[in-house]
Amino acid sequence: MFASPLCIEHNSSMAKSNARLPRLEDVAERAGVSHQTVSRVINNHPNVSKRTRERVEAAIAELGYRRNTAARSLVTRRSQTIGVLASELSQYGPANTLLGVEQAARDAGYFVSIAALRTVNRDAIFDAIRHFLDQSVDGIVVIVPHAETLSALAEQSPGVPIVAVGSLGSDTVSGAMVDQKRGAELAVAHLIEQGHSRIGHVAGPQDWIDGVARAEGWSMALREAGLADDLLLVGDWSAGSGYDIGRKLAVERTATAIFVGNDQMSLGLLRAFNEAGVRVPEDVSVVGFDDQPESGYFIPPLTTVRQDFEELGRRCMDLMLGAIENGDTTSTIVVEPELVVRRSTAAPA
Amino acid sequence: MFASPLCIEHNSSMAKSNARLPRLEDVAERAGVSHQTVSRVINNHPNVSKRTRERVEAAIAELGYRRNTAARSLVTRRSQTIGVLASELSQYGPANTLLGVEQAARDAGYFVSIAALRTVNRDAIFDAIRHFLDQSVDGIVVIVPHAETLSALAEQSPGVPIVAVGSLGSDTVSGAMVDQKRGAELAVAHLIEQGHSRIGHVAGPQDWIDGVARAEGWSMALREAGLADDLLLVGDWSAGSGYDIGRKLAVERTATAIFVGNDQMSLGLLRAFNEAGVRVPEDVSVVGFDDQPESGYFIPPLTTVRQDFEELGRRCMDLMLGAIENGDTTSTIVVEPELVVRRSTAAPA
DNA sequence: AATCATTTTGTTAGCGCTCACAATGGTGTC
DNA sequence: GACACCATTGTGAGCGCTAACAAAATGATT
Repeated sequence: MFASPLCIEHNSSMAKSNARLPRLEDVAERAGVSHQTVSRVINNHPNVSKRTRERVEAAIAELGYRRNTAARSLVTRRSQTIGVLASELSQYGPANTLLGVEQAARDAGYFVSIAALRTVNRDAIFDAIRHFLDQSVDGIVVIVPHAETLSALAEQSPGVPIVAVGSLGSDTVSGAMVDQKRGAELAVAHLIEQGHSRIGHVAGPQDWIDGVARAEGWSMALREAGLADDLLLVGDWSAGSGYDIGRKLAVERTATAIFVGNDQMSLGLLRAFNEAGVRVPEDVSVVGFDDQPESGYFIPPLTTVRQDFEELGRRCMDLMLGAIENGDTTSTIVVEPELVVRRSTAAPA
Repeated sequence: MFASPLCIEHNSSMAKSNARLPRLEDVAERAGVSHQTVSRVINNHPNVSKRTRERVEAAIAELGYRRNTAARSLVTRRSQTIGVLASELSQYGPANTLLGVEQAARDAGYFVSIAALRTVNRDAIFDAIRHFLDQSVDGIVVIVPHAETLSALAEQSPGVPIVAVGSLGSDTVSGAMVDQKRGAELAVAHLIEQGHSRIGHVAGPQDWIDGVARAEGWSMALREAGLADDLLLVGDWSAGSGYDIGRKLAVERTATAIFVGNDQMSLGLLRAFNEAGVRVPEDVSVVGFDDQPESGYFIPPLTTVRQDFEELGRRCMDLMLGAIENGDTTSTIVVEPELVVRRSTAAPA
């Protein structure tokens, strides 16, 4: 188990396969310098002469030396690891946010450790945070868009910076979010422009930050236009809930346009309307939210609000790096959404 | 930056906030034993008397002691970390496999580090493996279902166990996979049973293991039934490619049933048929593969082959633990898929 | 040439833990 | 009561690295 070969470097002079991995000391010996000088080279310290640096770098390459992270962490008290606490990772949004975080983190020389929450409650959150602290992560990115999460985080002070995705941040937690209200406004404005005046909303769960924000944006945009905001139905983000609500709406026919909280619920809604003989967009217009890759292939192709989740993730890491390196723990970043018009919206009959 | 408060334990006797974290030695002192005895307690060594163990555990609780992972790793040469190398994480399958891996790993006391591949090529793969080796992970789970990945892995011997998802494994790499051929057979058998005899296939990219396996399963099932396997079209897994192929098929109308390599391409196909006035299932039956949560809300609801990706991920960790603890590096696990019949299939007209 | 400031290099200690081994105590056996 | 035997506990070293300081080499200034 000890002394693994590790011949990933295509090192032609690879012979003593079951010797232990080279250490700083081995490199130093080979380059004819002290171990500390080698340490300076790998840490890019300024005060190393060019000649020495080159000799050391050559020795490092020849031996295929790689720094031992555990030893480094032990003395620096930094793990070069960011913990990502996530739920709903199988969903388009969170998954892509994670991708953005991972990319930015790896580019910045950090490792990314994840903990997925199956059920979101205080205990699970505390458990995951403890897990990360055991690993002594340098920071935690939270992709758990429940309002509850934020309050849970607020009452903790794990001693490392926290960046929460989808929140505005507080005095202890930085936040990065897509401007959900703006997105909802875009959607509603588009419908109003086309001449709709009865515009309903199928919202996401109201214990989700995004669910609330989109509903508020919808309501605000309507009121500003002097229209009624009384047709609000709440789903659970799933296509199934969109379908159930769609069946109801197909019977009632109280609105000529529906703004739906995400694309999956829109899919369910579209099918319910299709089954009931309600034509989209001739009878009812539908706008979604997210712009998943599939949304352009719904029947009909869905007008929706695009969010750049990867960008959001990358920006989170910007905040995180600022927090780790400069101690800025209270910044906020807002990413702008964009309306994508397809064929599920048209002027009312 | 040093000496963080870490008051996650709701430790009422929390006072000396900016003191450094308690060490083994501190616990030992408090419990009146040697540091080694404390080490024995936290590692569950058998030869510790009950009385001593209790005293030590009390001291641990009082001080809120948590073991320092870096120090432990330094001496054990184990990081308690599994690296997950993944691509296409925003897709349903890989994302859920990751979830399964994460759950099983955390349950087994491991940390999960991820590296996502944006583009799949040798360099990117080697890069990610190096990244993991820098972190000295104890094992690597590979969720990159390209044939190329396997050959890249085969020519490496990073010195840690590797489990590849979606492959049968080799002499150096363990594998865990869903029985794709069986899944294809289930789909084709269902169509044959309903009386179809001209059954086409929209395949995934042929440099993907799953793409090839499903196409082979389709072909084999048809030939065993004495039917022609000449209608094969290749997409790229996306809804867009399914749509393009669907438009062609809608014109040609050479088959009464189509087995599609995944649900997303099925979505595109369904829309193309819908646009062209080809009715599903009256004119053409369609079977998908994956059973994503949305598939039951397509128009019409999609008959498809369900794969339990989370289970697959969990089983991967079983293999990994076997490899780490017992050195079994060549096992294979196969998970069985299941046909889910919905309304996109019916007897031909 | 002597002095100082500055750059470059080396030396020592210790981060917190586990391992190997040594030492202690209690029990049973003859 | 002397011995072996086992269970339990303690001691010392060292994993590989970086931080702090000490020393040496270099250059600039008088």
